[in-house]
Amino acid sequence: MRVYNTLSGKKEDFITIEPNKVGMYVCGVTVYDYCHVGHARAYVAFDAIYRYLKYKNYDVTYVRNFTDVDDKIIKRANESDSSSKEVSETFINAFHEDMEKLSIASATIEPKATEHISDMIEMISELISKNLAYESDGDVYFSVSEFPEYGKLSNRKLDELMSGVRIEISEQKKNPLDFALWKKAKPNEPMWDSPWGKGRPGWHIECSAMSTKYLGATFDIHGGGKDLVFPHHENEVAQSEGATGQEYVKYWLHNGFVNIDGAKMSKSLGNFFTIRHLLEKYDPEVIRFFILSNHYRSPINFTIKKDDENDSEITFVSLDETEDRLCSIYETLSNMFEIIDNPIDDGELLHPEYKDSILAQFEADMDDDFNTAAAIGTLSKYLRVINELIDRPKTKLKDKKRTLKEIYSQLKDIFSTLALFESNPSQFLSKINEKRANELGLTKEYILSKIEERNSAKKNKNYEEADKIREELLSQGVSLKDYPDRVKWSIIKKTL
RNA sequence: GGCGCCAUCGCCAAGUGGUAAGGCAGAGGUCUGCAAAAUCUCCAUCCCCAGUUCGAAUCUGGGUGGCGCCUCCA
Repeated sequence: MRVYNTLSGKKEDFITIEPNKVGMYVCGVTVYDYCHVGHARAYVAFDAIYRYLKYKNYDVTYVRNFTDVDDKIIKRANESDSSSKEVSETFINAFHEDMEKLSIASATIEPKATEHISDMIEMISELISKNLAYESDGDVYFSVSEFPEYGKLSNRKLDELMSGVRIEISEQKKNPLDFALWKKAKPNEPMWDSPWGKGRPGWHIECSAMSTKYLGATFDIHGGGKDLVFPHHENEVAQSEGATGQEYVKYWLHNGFVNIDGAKMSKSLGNFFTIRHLLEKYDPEVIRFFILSNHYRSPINFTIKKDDENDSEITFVSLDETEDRLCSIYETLSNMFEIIDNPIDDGELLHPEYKDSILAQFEADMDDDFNTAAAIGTLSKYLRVINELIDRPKTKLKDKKRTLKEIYSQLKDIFSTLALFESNPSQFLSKINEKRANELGLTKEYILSKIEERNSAKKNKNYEEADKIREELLSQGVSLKDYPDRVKWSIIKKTL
């Protein structure tokens, strides 16, 4: 297995500290608001990584924290006339709800910063005793110039950073790049006792303290968004390696951003969408599928289209396309299950060459830096094999069944590792089609009655009338497919 | 200004030294009452220039064009 390590800027062989064990820490959210698509991207990406490591039989300890003490939470609490604790609890619950919808597995441990203040104080004290940090009027700062390797993760040099300082020069700091480990208490803020008086921790120290507590001084994987490389992760390295004297993390993994029409999604640009917003219009699986169709390190672009008349009517072109693709995959699976569920048995395996080869291919894709995009590409090839087999006119049903079962037994493992394509196909398809019909102002009943009408016309060989009805439906966005024993309908999206 | 990432078919997107996955769209065939779906066939030499190499989309240097970080941020 090879993974791209931000620290070296290269793909490296993945060798765990302890055989078959992985310690993995991913920076969680600051719980002051609902999660946006960027969070979805990050946690879906690391969820796939987590699941794949488990698929490879690693015993994974996955730690994902909650930052529940922070300026923004305090601000939000003050605005809403509630406490920081209430704000953070609200959004921790919202986080869990969103993650569950996106099929993101719970982490092994989900520690909260406020429950680890003493661990942080301990680490800060250690840093002070090693002269890597200093107290200044109730604040404590990390002394960047005392840590010679500062900058090694983000590939920056201290003097280069200095020349570009935009940070406000603080009287308290010896060096403008020094960052806060402990902040002196201000009125109306959560505070804890410490050797330096009442106060609260700085942001970076929580991840160092909690990761070390649960995973040890050195652990295998640390992940997060690309935007965390500097300063957050850089500072973590400095704190942790400064305090423990040992290497902090073996492999640093960072996911790429979410772009909206090519520009970074951010609050300041006003182009951000919450997960909840998207879930109003799309099945969570569509979002997950779209995210995993891109490699986790690449930027992922949401193409959107605004309604000419109504700016708030936004069409997510990328998601519509993904929804179409997902439907056609479920169509295939639905047809496949019909054959697999057939009671006939004792068929012959028609394609012994596929035995084990599907999973081997999947592993080859995923072993290369968790390339879910390539894995999904490979999957498409096998979906074609399945469709071809299903349609093959002269092949015995029992042989088809035997062969499909073999293929599916492998696909099943892939599906559960990606946490995709695990819904009931016919339920999924009717859910999507009914939703789409609804958006067009059509009801299922109307469509079914039209189909009935057409069926009787067809029975009487009145093809002219039957075609007329089909045309009429099509003009309304309903596409019909005739099968020997039934008619299936679906709604065509017109986003192209 | 410093550091870094990216540029692959009309669109989306893998590939990171051995001769271009996959999806959408498109063309033609099979199937179909006709369609649709499915399937089969076809459809790119990889931004530009120079270099290294038996061999480069892949490595090096130089351009050009995007983007990001350097301030809270997944």
